[in-house]
Formats: sequence, structure tokens, C-alpha cells
Amino acid sequence: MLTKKKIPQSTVWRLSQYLNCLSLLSSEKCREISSHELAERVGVKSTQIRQDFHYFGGFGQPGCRYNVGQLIGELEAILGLDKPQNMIIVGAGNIGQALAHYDKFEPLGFRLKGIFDVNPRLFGLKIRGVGVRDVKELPRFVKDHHIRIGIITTPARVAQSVADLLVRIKIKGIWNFSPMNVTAPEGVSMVNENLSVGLMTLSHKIKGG
Amino acid sequence: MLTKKKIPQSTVWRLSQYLNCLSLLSSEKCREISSHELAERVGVKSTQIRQDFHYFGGFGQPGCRYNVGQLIGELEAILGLDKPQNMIIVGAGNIGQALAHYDKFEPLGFRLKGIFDVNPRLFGLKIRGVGVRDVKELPRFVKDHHIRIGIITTPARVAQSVADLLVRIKIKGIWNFSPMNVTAPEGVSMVNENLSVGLMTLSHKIKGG
DNA sequence: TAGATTGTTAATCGATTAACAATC
DNA sequence: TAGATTGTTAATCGATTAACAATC
Repeated sequence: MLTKKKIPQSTVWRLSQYLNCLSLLSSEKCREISSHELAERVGVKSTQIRQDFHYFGGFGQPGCRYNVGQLIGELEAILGLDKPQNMIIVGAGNIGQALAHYDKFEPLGFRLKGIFDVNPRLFGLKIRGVGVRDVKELPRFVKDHHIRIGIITTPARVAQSVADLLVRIKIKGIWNFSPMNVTAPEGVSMVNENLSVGLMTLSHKIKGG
Repeated sequence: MLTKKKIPQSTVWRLSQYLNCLSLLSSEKCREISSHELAERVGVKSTQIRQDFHYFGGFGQPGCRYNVGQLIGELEAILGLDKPQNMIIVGAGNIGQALAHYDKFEPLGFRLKGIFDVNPRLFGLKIRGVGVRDVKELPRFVKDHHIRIGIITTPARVAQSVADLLVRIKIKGIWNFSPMNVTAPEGVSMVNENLSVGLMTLSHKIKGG
């Protein structure tokens, strides 16, 4: 485990693809897999997989295929899925509600604890057992419930100020869905997920290239 | 315009960021901008911007700053936003409905024409004036309404078969939100948007690195 | 003209792929 | 042992950054 070699962003992205694929294989009672087989399934080169694993010291032994269960464990640990993480959503509009409904985060260990908004008409609304609360309660709530991740689904014009608030109350990571790039200081992780970018990328591809 | 030099994916991604920023500037009556100012705002190096533009032959003249309006026009053309494109959504669940409600696609020229599902209880439901229809009507609808883009928001297990159907009926691009990587043959553009990947990436970042 | 700025080539940096020794 | 497979280094490829000539 010589994690100190600066992992490319693209490697982290692929690790989550590998994990997806391996989880499926595991549910089909597959116990072992070679880098070649996994590569085939995920659509990358086998040497890419071995190199990706190599950043973490490698997870197998020469001559033997990888153990699926062990691999899943290693990848989960790397991606921080080995222990549960509490999340909140700020902004109970369409995107916020859809993410609250989404049931693929929970099995990965991400637990939604609260949803916040400024619109009183939404207070009390429950989505999968999680209530919408007044954003004024947010700082207190984050402290009391050990919230590590904040998801921003507010309009663009307030996104940065929400992020600033989340930073102040010591949230660890921010996942921003507002159509405005948001920044956070060193020490707080940020992922900007501008939905329009995906569509524009698709549009450009269609044009031919 | 020597478009034939193989544009990096990352460049296309940044072009959409530039466009975002420029649209905002334009609405603030900003008429000209240098690569340095734009770089500052978007958070990249100015030389990166000039290189990105260089792939398309460059949009300015040495000594003069870029014209904001012209730049917007050029970027829109590159990203295929210069003429409207019709879209449908397949899968009227949470994500599908949220995307149907989302109002940032329309100003970019993307027009949602229909939503499809297999659940009869959803038929007739209207979102922003667009109705949910039986997926059986899909092939006919796509032909009649010149649909170019299909958004998949179905459960994972049917995602590939929906994609195959969309390919058969000659859709040009597919934007897949199901948590399963979907493939399409040469000639049909694909963007896979696995939501869990963003969260896992964030989780990994939080762990420290 | 002098200062600012772009376009464009070259240098650097980083990520992917190839090759192969080590191991089972 | 022979065949398969990983770990790991080196080679290749591609993208970013630096440098500077050309231009206004």
C-alpha cells in the first residue's frame, strides 16, 4: 500500500467502474477474475487495470487471478465506502427530491439524514422517511448528526453561499448540482456536477467527430 | 476552422464551461474579454484557453481581446447548440421526472418532446406541458417528431435494451442515467452519467489525497 | 511607437500501453 | 515443468504549459 504516488482522477473514476462490475459478478457467485476478463467487461485494457491497481501496491499475486471478494473489499476501502457516511441535501426542488428518492446511494454506505430548504411549504414533507427542514436548522443538524457530505441542489445564485455555509460548519465534502461552478477552500472536497455539460458533450459528439 | 485535429474530450468539456461563463458576462453587458480574464474566472490557465480555441483555428486576432458575442456564437456552433434539438426521456421515475422539470436545457436549444414509460398509471401525466406516453408509441413518435436525443432513466436491467431500441429507430445520441454502462454501435453517440460515480469520487477525495 | 494580446510551435508533464521478469 | 497471470519498469502517446513571434 504505497498510496503516496498521486492517483490520477481517471484512475479513481475507473476504480468505481471496476467495483460496479465486480459487485455484479459477485452476486453471480463469481469468485475469481483475471485482469483480462475484467478489462473485457469494463471496456478498458487489462494493462490499464493492473496499472490502476499498481498505484495501491497491487491486489493479487503473479500467476493467480484476482479474488473477487478481496478486490471488492480493497476498492471499497479506497473509495471510502467501508464505513457509512451521513449526507444532507440542500434544496428540495426537483433535483433534490429526485436524489432523495434515488436508492442506489444507500447500498454504497451513503445515508441521507436530512433535506433542507427555505420554502416553508416544503417543511415536513418526507421522502423515504427523511424530512424536509428549515435551512436555519442546518448548522445545528450537521453538528448533531455527524454529517460529512452536503449535496447542493439549490438555484445557481445561492449555490456559492450555501457552499460557504457548509464549509463554515465543517462539512467534509460537497457535491454540487447547481449549474454554477462552486469553489471550496483547501481541505474541503468538491465535485461539481453541472448537468448541462453532459448534454452539451453529447450534442458535440452527435455533430460528428 | 481546421476541425480535423482530434479534439480532446477535456477540451469539449471546458468549452462548455467557457460558454457558461461568457453567457453570464454577456448578460452583464461585457463586450470583450482576454484569455487571461476568462481563465481567471473559469479557473484554468490562459494558455489552455488559447490552445483550446486553437483546435478550431482561433477566434480572435493578435493584439485584440476576444469579442464576447462572437465567442458565444462560435462555441454554440461547436457544441451543436446553434439549432434546436428534440429530445425524449425514457423512464418517468424520479430521475426522469426531475430532468423533465429541469429548465436549463431549453435555453440551450434542447426541446423535450415526450416522456415514455411502461407503467400505465403514469400515462397522461404532464410535466411542463409534456405528456407521459406508452413506450410502445416510442418508435412512431421518434419518427414523427424528428427526435435526435434519447435520455435513459429506466432501471438498470432494461437500460441496454432501451438503448438498442433507440439505436434501431435511428436516434443520434443517448444520454444514459441508469446505473449501468450502456453501449451503442459506431455512429450513435453515448454519454453514460452514472450518478454513483460522482459520489464515490467525492468519497475518495474526502479520505484525503 | 509601446503595450497588450493572440496564434502557434516547442517543451514539459502526465497517463496509457507495451514488454517482460517474477511467480504461482 | 509448462502455461497463465500478475507486478513493475520502460516506451509511447496525448494533453497542458511555456515561450515567443506576429499583430493590433
